[in-house]
Amino acid sequence: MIDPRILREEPETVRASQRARGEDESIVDQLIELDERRRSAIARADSLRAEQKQLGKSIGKADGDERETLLAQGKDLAAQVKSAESEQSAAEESFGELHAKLPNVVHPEAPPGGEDDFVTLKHAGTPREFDFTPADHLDLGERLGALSTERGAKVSGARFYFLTGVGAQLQLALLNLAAAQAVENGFQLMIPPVLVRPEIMAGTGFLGEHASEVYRLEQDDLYLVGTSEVSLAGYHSEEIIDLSAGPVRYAGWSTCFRREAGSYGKDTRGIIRVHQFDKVEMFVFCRPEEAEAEHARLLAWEEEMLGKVELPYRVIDVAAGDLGTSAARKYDCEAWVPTQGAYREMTSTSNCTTFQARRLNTRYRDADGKPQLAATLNGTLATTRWIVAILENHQQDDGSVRVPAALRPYLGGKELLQPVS
RNA sequence: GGAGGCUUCGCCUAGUUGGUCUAUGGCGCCGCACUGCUAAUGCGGUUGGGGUUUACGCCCCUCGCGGGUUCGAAUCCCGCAGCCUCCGCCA
Repeated sequence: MIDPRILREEPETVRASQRARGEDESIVDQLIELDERRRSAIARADSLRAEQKQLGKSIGKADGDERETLLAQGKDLAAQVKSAESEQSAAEESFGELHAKLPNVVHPEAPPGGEDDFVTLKHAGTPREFDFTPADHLDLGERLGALSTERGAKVSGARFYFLTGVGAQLQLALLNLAAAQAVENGFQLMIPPVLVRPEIMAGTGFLGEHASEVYRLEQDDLYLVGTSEVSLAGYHSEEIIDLSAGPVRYAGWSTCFRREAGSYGKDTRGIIRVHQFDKVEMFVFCRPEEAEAEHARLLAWEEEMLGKVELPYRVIDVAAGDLGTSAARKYDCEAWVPTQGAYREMTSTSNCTTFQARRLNTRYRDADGKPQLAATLNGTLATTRWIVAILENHQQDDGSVRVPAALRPYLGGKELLQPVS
């Protein structure tokens, strides 16, 4: 949720943001109107309650006929208060409902437009020239005995897979490398719950437009997280945290679950797009004025990881229309996938400013000791999908795969993954 | 799955015959006074949110959450949640 004061004081900023996202800007005026209705309802109910309290006190002292008269007045007033209160809550509810639908105000420098309107910020490394026809990650993985999508489909359905043997080891190596880097940089490593309550899922902004992406356990009224961002954002909900020593940084290691609704036919081969994968995710709480600098640091840490696994990649400034509900700005790192001849998303870092914290009520005390809303940011350090890029980019003509030096210590020193068949 | 207990303003805590509860006291924290310094002591302040106001201020809500009874609820009633204890079941 955005600050209702911005709606009142700078409605044009919000309209411009909606235009950049390609979304309805009339919502701004509807909200302003509902806000006015809400505030006048509050004022009416407040003053009636004040009157009722005064009267209540005099009833306590009065007796005899006077008391009877006052009691009758009180009864009448109670009815008025009741109706004013129900109008107040109706007004608050209709404002709140629409308010919750309004996405975060985008950063003024984020490129406007849709998915294809991103701006490329940089390229790192160059796609490798192959003197043989490169195999795709599924063929490679099967030959290495590293993964099985067939068994995944048999046991769980489409978009499920087994990581087997060296594949499972490779994923653990990758995630351990990411976790170690995070810890070195002062992050607190966390293994969070992957089932969360509705208010936490809603608080992170995933129950709006993207609700159909989320697995729900109806019997228990819980949601499976699509990223540990959700659990970590909820970690400090309803709290006032200490940010006086700078940003508070967590690295969450978790399995992530996504329904991938509406992606039928896309990326059906291999493990590029799956219902369940593992990820190490950075998550930061900081003061709003620190958020932009922190966003740059998160991006740098993501690039450091991509460098360690020796992948060519580019960094893009994601266009406004392709931002999530909560993000004001987002940078993706996309690694080269040789058999697709394309860059594919490996990491994504978002600056959510105070949008999530406002819903989750996570605050800090400023220099004057006043509670203020914190900013939240997140960014990927490694996921199962990285295996795709690692296998394809480091393959050799005999079907073996070179292990990047940084991963070797986590694979018992192994330099090469060899085909088993 | 069943039974019982607990939940008060950062922490601990008083308050449960409904009305001066505008929530007690202590710790911690902040300010002031006193004082070679520190400590101790004394005085004052210290939940959070919202509405209104140029401002000072005024007002409303907040005793786990949501309803209800009543002119009036921390206090009575109902539902829910969290924590703890016990019983049952179980990897």
